[in-house]
Amino acid sequence: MGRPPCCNESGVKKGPWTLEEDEKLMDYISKHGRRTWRTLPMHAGLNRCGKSCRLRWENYLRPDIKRGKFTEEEEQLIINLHSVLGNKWAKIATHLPGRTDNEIKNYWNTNIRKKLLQMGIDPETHKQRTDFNHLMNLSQLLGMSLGTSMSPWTNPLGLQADVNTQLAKLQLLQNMLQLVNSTNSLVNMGNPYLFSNQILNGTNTFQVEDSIMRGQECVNPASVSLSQTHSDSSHQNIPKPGTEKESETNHEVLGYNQNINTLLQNEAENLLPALVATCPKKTTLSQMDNNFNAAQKSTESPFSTTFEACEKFLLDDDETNVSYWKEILDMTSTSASPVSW
DNA sequence: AACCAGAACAACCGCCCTATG
DNA sequence: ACATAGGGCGGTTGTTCTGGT
Repeated sequence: MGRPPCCNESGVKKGPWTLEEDEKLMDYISKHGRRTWRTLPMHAGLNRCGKSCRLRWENYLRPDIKRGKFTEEEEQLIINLHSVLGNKWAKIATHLPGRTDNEIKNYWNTNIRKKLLQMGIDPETHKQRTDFNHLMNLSQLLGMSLGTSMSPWTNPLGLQADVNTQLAKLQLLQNMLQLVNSTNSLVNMGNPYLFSNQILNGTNTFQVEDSIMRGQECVNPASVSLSQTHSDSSHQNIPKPGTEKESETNHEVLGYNQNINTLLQNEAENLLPALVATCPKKTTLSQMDNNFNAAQKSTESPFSTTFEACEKFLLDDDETNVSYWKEILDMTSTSASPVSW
């Protein structure tokens, strides 16, 4: 069984298309439209296989293709659609008019994927990475921000920690908390991109996954109406129930929104605080500490004073602060597993 | 100016699904 | 029901571009 490759004929040209070939192909399609790709090259006078012609047309020559850089909106949309659809580039492309699946796939692999990785998010699962390799990466980032990569704890110029330092701290802190939190369900149930996004934005509002898709913002999800989140499917790119036949995408999006609900419910049930989202001030950090300690009362975490330390980490820039980080990072570099924490 | 490394992009490969005879 | 052609899709590779040294 199986099908032989369509382009096994010898003598068929491969490689980059020339202007002349493009013109021939465009000319033929404009006159005759798209017919069977297999016979098209012969009729169009092209020494190419039909498949190659199709790809060239679909990915490059088609008149409705939008060229140029992806906008932030498009990028967000791709991320969110990918979290629902996975590597279904063609499906994702149907939500981005003028963009081809190939273009989106390339953009994902060369840009978005890296960004997510840098933010500590697994681009495959869209979940926060909690492995120690990632923590070590953050450690290095933090080390570089604090001083040199070889000796991160000395800062001879006495420079104030910059924005990157703060970001690295926040993210490292977040990762540590996830490891400490044995239930660990808050972040892992949802798309932590938002968490990281929140950190990068430095805002105290919380943008829920589907809110991004709708271009809306809401407050901390603990106060978001779950039914509202669930029922609102008004985003332009999501098929509206009843307006189209019930599609696979519809099911996927529904499941997606249910995941969001689960995320929100889990957050409400777990007292793992939304670090940056709601707690930019010292007093709030203290409140977080109280909540966290209350939640952890029965489990005697070795990090019972974590939030006191957090306050120092986040609010101080002096050497004392650095020493706190050194301790933490020493732990991450010497620990064999989260259990040993 | 030359070289190199990494990023970005275009194109190909091979598998899979569907339509058709 | 089966075989096969046609086309679609995702993964991968190869080429070109760009920025740094």
